[in-house]
Amino acid sequence: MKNNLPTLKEIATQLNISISTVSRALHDHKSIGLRTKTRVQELARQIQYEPNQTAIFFQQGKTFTIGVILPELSEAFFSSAISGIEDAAHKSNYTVLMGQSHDSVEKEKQLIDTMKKHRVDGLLISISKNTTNYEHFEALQRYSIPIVFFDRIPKIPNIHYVACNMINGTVQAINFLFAKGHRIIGMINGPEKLPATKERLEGYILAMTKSRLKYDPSLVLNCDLTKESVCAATEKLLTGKRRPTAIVTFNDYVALDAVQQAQKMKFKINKDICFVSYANLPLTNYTAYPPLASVEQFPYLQGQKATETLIDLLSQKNNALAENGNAAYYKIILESQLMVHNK
Amino acid sequence: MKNNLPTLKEIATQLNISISTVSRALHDHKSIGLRTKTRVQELARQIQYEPNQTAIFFQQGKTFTIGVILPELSEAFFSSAISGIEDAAHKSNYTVLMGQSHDSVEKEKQLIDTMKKHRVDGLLISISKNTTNYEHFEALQRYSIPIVFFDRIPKIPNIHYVACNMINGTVQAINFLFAKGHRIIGMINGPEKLPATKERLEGYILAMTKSRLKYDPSLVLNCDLTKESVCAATEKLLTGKRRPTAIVTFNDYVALDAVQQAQKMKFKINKDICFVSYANLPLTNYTAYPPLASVEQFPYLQGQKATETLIDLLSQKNNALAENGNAAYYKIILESQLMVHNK
DNA sequence: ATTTTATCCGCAAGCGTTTGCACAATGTAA
DNA sequence: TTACATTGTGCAAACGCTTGCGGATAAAAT
Repeated sequence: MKNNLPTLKEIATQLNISISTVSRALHDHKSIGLRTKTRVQELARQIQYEPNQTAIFFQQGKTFTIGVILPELSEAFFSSAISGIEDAAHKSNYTVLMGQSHDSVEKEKQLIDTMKKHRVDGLLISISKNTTNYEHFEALQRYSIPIVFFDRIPKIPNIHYVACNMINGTVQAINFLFAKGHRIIGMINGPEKLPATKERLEGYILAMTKSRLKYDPSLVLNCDLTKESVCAATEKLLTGKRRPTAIVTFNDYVALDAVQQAQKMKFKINKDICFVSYANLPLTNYTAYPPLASVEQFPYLQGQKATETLIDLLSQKNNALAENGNAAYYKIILESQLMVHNK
Repeated sequence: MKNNLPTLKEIATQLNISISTVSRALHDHKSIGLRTKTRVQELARQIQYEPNQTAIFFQQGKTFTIGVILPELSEAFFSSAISGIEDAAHKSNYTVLMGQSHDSVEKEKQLIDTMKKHRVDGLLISISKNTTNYEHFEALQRYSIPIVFFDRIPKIPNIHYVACNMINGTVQAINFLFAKGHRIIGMINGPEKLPATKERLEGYILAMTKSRLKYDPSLVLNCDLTKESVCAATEKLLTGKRRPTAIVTFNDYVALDAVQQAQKMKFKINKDICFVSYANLPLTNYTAYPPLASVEQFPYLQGQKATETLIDLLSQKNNALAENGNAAYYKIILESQLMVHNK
């Protein structure tokens, strides 16, 4: 039951030439005569020779595999991102070794370990929600496995990353609401520590002050993304003394929960209260009251860009000009963009 | 910039013993004395030795990698399935090489080719919607790369597969509606050729006749899953001479489109017309009128089972008892189950 | 004292490829 | 004729690891 696949050696013995000649012939090496070249290629095709990649990987110390670690594939953002990753990877003949951390730090470490063992050439990571310690990433330096982070970026210096700037989109969202006549605009933001949360807040403050609406902190609430906390925040906003006529929510899921809560409180959606959100998920097409608009974060593009820069990094490494310590770090930032839903 | 990672050789020379002794010491081989064993392990830990897996893969002719080819990760079914796959794989120390066919036959072939090149130990495949030719699967025999199909199964004999039987769930769905008093029950089914479509129909007919409601073919319409065709089918059903009071739809997305269409036609959902569906997607929680119930197909479980049988197959292969041609084929069938949504 | 038996260890082959180097043969310029 | 490219080919090492086999040493049995 052995894998008796054809090897270079077989071709060589059958043709009575040396293995190296066969190898070179198949690679179209110039130093091989045309006659032997065709003879070899002919036979190779005939017996369906295919090089043993594992041997090549080993010999070249390169696997043409990139590892991807992300929190949760069932989130539309990430499943879209991985499509971008895959497409970009395949275009350069890389394959994708995938793993989900499910937002567990432990799992994340394990995954990094497996990826390391499998000698992936590079790594694409979107860190878990709970990761605060970054040693396991830094340990990879030793193996000279480059990492490109995307979307969820650790807060350490000297890393490559691709992210989407939420400030701009947030400003657009506020302006959109302002143009529609809203003057009291609330926000249900995400967990306080998340950079994503901070960026949204920053954009909010920026836009509000620019619009000469003063920034009222009581209109900005944090939630932990659970349905309960979203409902609580919604209720608090809608019963506060300054009742907003529009609310910007951390993402589409939050928006949907908030809508439900508002309805339960007998508010008329899009009349008494409007919602604008982030993510632009397709599912919002099916809901009774989708947010009026969503800030798009371009996950596919993020995945694609991240992969491209990683592959770029990898080819640089090959050119061995990485000797100098003045390594430059890629910081690629896409601009988010408000997508208004046509009703 | 070479990868100067520690190797067995280094340990060997530093300790003035042979490479083979080091290897055995690290594997706790009984023929190595306790003293040298500890010395070796000590040093190994100290210099952070880690075996070069690519070398091992090559040497052992095994990569501990399983390839997964599926149509579309952004479909909740598959992102859930891959979680099951991942979890089961990791449990047995396998990793997952992933690729999406996006329902393109060409892409599917390419992916199989890459997987083959990467010498995955085995393959998990859910075939693309458009695959009718199965040669590219059979070509894998030559490499003795076992395949386990899941959910979307090709119609060829002698394959391993894991699937979910829709008949039972469909019967449950019809019975559920019957119990609620519905007597005229329509169906918006999927593309005619799909096995999934046929199973649903079979269950429908079975349940209807068992309930002594005669099977009326004009109540069963096919659609190609696009919004337009769903709406057309819905309209046709709701304007037909025998107007159904309940409709079973091919999946939740179809249900949502159908609901929209019915609303547009001024039908009161859950009053004039009820919906029951398949898939049980979480998003239905957020919609105004989710289907009353959904037939669950247990994607996570399917993925898990498929992986387990594949790994089982792989270990059998190792035991080299595959000599005999009387190979048995795994046909694992899960039963679908109706999940009634609590309102 | 001699043979047997553990116990411990090293040699070397092999996995399939790539590639620097040397060598042979042929042709070309001095 | 001699020297020198040019072209075509093979040798052998290297990548890092596993493993069958045989050899050494020491302890135990005869």
